[in-house]
Amino acid sequence: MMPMNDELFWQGEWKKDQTFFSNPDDRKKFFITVPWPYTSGPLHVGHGRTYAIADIIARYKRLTGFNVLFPIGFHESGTPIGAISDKIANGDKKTRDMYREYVSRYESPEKVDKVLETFTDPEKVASYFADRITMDFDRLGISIDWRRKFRSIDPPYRKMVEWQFRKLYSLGKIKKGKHALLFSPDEGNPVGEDDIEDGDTNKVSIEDFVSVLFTGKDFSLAASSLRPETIFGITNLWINKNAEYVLTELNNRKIVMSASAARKASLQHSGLKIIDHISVEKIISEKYRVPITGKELSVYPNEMIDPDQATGIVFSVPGHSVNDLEYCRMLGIKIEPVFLIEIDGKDSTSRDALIKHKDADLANAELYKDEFYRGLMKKQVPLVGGKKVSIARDEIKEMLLNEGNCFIFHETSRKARTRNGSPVCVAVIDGQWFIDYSEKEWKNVTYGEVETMRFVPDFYRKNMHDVVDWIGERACARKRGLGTPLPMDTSWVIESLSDSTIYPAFYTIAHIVGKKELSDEDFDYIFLDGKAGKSNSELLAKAKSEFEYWYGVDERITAQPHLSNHLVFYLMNHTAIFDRKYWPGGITIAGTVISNGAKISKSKGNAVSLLDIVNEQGADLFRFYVAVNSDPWSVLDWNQKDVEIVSRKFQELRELIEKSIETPEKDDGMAYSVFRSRFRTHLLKFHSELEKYSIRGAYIEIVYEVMNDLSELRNMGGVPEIAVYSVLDQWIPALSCVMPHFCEKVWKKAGKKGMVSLFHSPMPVLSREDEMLVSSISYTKNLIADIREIQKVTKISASSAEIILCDENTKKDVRKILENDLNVKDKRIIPVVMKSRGKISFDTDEKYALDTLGSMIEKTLGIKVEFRFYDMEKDKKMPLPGKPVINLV
RNA sequence: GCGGAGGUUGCCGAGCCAGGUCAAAGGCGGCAGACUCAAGAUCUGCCUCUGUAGGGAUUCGCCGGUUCGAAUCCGGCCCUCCGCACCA
Repeated sequence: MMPMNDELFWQGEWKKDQTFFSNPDDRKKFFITVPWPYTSGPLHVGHGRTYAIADIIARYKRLTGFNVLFPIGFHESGTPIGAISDKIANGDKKTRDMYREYVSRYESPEKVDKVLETFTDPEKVASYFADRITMDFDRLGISIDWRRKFRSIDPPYRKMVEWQFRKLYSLGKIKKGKHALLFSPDEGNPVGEDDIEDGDTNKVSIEDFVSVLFTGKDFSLAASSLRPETIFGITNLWINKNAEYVLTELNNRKIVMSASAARKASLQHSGLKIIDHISVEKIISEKYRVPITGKELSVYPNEMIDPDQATGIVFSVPGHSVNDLEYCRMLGIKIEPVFLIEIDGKDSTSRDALIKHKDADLANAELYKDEFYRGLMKKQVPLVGGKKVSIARDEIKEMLLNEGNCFIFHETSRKARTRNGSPVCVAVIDGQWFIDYSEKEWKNVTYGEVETMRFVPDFYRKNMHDVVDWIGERACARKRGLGTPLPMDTSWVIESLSDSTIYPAFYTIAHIVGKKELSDEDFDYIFLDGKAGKSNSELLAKAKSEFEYWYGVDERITAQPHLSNHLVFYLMNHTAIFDRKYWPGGITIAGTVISNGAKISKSKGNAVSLLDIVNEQGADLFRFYVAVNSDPWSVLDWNQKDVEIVSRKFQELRELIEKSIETPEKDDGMAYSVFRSRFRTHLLKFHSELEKYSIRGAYIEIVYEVMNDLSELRNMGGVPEIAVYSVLDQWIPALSCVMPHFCEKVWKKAGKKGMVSLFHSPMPVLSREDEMLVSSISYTKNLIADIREIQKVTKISASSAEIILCDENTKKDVRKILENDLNVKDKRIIPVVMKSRGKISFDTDEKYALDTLGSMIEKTLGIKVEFRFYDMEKDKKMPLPGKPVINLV
C-alpha cells in the first residue's frame, strides 16, 4: 500500500510551493471547470470521479504545455441548507443521524455532537462543509488554484449576479407572470423538493386537471379530469357520499366541489368564494348537462372517489378508463360504454386493456399512454374527429376555457406533506419572475454555439440541441432561501440554478476583486469592454486583462442530469451576455458511478464515502481506478473485486519504478532498444488517446502495454528495471496525470528538478530506427507464432529452423504481379502470389529483423535459427515478402 | 409513439466514424506447464472448431445489399437501456 504520508506530504508541498496558482503568461491557456459543489454535505464517489477526470485532463494539458486554470468555488444558494438547519434544530432524528455520520467522518467522536449543535445556524453548515470539501479536494490531489475560491453567497459575487440579472432584464429576457408552484398553506410558504417528506426520492410534480363545469338547475358541478377529450364519452358523474361538498362562486358562477377542493382552489383562483355547504342528496337529486355535447347526466355515489383529489367530483368515461369501467361493474350500474378513440384502425377500449393487463392500474397507465401517443379520435366524434388524441385534448381544453365551461385545477402528482407534517398543495402566484428562454433569435444563436462547440461524447450535441429547442419560461426567483436578492424586486431571491450560469467568469477575477464589491459599470468594463467606472482603476484593469486572458471556459466536465437544467442555462446565459469569443469551448459529460453493479442508494446500503475510499486506498489508487476502469462518459462500477485487481497492478507498477531508480545500470543490447522504440510508440498513442479524452485507452497503452513489453523484454534476457530507468523521463510525467503523488515522489527520487506536475513533456518523435524496430518485433513475433503452430500441428520437436527470405528479384516480381503486370521471369510464382496476396507485406526489412532479433527467436523457442535468401533453382517452396518459408529440422 | 445510446468471442470491454494487416486490444476468468514439499504469488503457453507444415471452416443481435473483400458501409427487422415540458 502507498503510505498515506507520502500523499499528504506531496499535497503539503504543492500547497507550500503554490504549484497550481495560475497566472496569465505567453503560453496558450486552458480553462477547465467542474460544477461547484453544494455545501450541504461531504463529497460522494460520483463527485470524486467527475473531479478526478477533470484533474487528469487538467494535468495532461499542463504536461503538453498549456497554462491551465482549474478553480473551484462553493454553491450555497437555495433552500436545502436552511431546511437542514431547521430540521437539526427541531430534532429531526433522520437528519440528525445523517449529519452525525457525516461529521464523524471528519471529527473525533467526542467532538461530533458539538459540531452538530452549531448546525442550527445555516451559515455554519455551509462553512463547515465548504472547509471539509476543500480538504476532500486536496486529499484527492486535485490541482486547484485555491486563491480564486469564492462562495455563491459572498457579497462580491452577488454583485456580479445582480449585474447579470440587470443585464438580462435590460435585454428583455426577464418577465413576470402567473405561476403554479408547490405551497404549504399552513406554513404560508412555497415548498421545494427538500421541504417535502421523501421529496428527493419520490418527486412531486404539478398536474393540471381540467375541471369541467356540468350545468344543473341552480349550480354547476366541477368534475376534474386529465383527459378532457373524452368528454364525448361521458356517461355519468361520480361523487363520494361520505365526503363534504360546498357551494362556491367563481366568475359569477355557482359551482359545487368538495370542501377540501374549495380550499385548494382558492389558492389558485383569487376570486373563489365559499358560500355554503351542500348535501350529497341534493347534488344527486338533479341532472346535469355536459358542455359542448349538451347531454343530460345523472350523478352516482361512489366511495372510491377521493374528495381530496382535484375537485372531488369525477366524470365517468367507462369506454376509456379502466377505473370507471370497474366502478360501473362493482356498483351494478348498467351503462353502455362509448368508444371514441382508435389505434391502428381498431377501437382502443378500456375493456381490452384490462384483459391484456390483469392489474387495473397498469392497464390504465398503458391505455393512457397508448391513446395519447398513437390514438386518433374516431371520425364520427364531433369537432375533433380524426385528430390525434394529444391534439384533441388541447383543443377541447381551449374550447371549454373559451366558453367559460371549465377552469384549471392544479393538483400535486401525489399526496405530499412537508417535513413538518403539513399538507402540500398547489398555489398560483401572480407576479412570479421568469427568464424567458423561449425567444426564437436567442435560441438560434445558441443552436449555432451548440453546433460549433465540442461535446464529449459527441452525441450529446444533438441532445443539447433538443434541450435548447425545448426550454421555455423558467422561474428564476423564489421567496425563500440563501442567495442574491433579485435586483428588480428585492423581496425575491434569485433561484439557485439561475445564479450559477456565468459564474466561471468570476474565477478569472475573484482573487483580484477580493472583498471589494464592484459596480455595474465595473463589470461592464471588465466583461464587456465598457467604460471604466469610478472604482480603483488599477484593480479593474488587472481584472480585465486577467478575464480576457482566461475566458471562456475551454472545458466543463459535469454529469448527465445537468444537461436539461444547468448546462442549457449556462449556454444561453453566455450567448445572451458575452461576446462570442468568451463562449464555452467544450462540455464533457461524465457517466454515473454505480457500486457493486447497482445504482448507489442509501437504502441498498451500497453507498460509499469518497473520504473512506481515499483514506483506505489512497488518492492515487482511486484516480488510477477511475482512469482505467471505464472511459469518462460510461458507467463506472466501484466494486471490491476490481479495486483489488487494479490495486495489485498499481503496486506492481510502483515497485518496478522504485526499484528501477535504485538500480540505474546502463542498458545495452537490442532488447532494450526494442523496448524503447515500442515505448515511444505507446507514448504517442497515449497522447492521441488523451487528446480525445479517452483516458482509459491512454492508460491501458502507457501502463498495461508497457508492462507487457517489459515481460517480453525479460524473456529476451533483459532486466526490466534497467529498461524502465531509461524511459523514466517520459514515463513518470505521463503517469503523473493519474498518480501525481507517487510520481512526484519518484521524480524527486530519480534526481529530477522541480515538480513533475508542472513538467512540460515534449511530444515523442518516432525515428526511422524506432519504426524499423517496432515492425521487426511484430514480424519476429509472428514468426515465432508460425513456428509454434507448425510444431503443434506436426508434433515435431525441432532443434533448428531454417528461414528462407524473399530475395530482391522475387520481391520485384511480386510487386509487378500485384500491379497486374504478369510479365515476370518465373511464371510459377503468379498463382502463389495471387493465392496469398493478403499475407504479403513489404513493410518489414526482414534481414534487418532477423539480424537484430533472430536471437530472440532462439531464446524463446530454444531452437537454433538460420536464415538465407531464396534460391530459385534450389528451393521448391517460394517465400513471399513478409512471409518467409520455414523449414523445421 | 418520438428522440438518443447500445447489442462484439465465458464475463467486462476496445474496434465501427476513415472496409482488408481482425479469430478481433487490454483486463478478468479458466486450462496446461515451470517454480514450490504443497498452496499462493510469479512466469510461459493455450482458451470457436478443425488440421502430422505456418492451412481451412464458422463467428462480432437477425435478414438482405454494396464490394475482389464487411464486426466495420447501406436497407429492413428484433431486443436492451436512457430522456420526453404542456402524458401518466
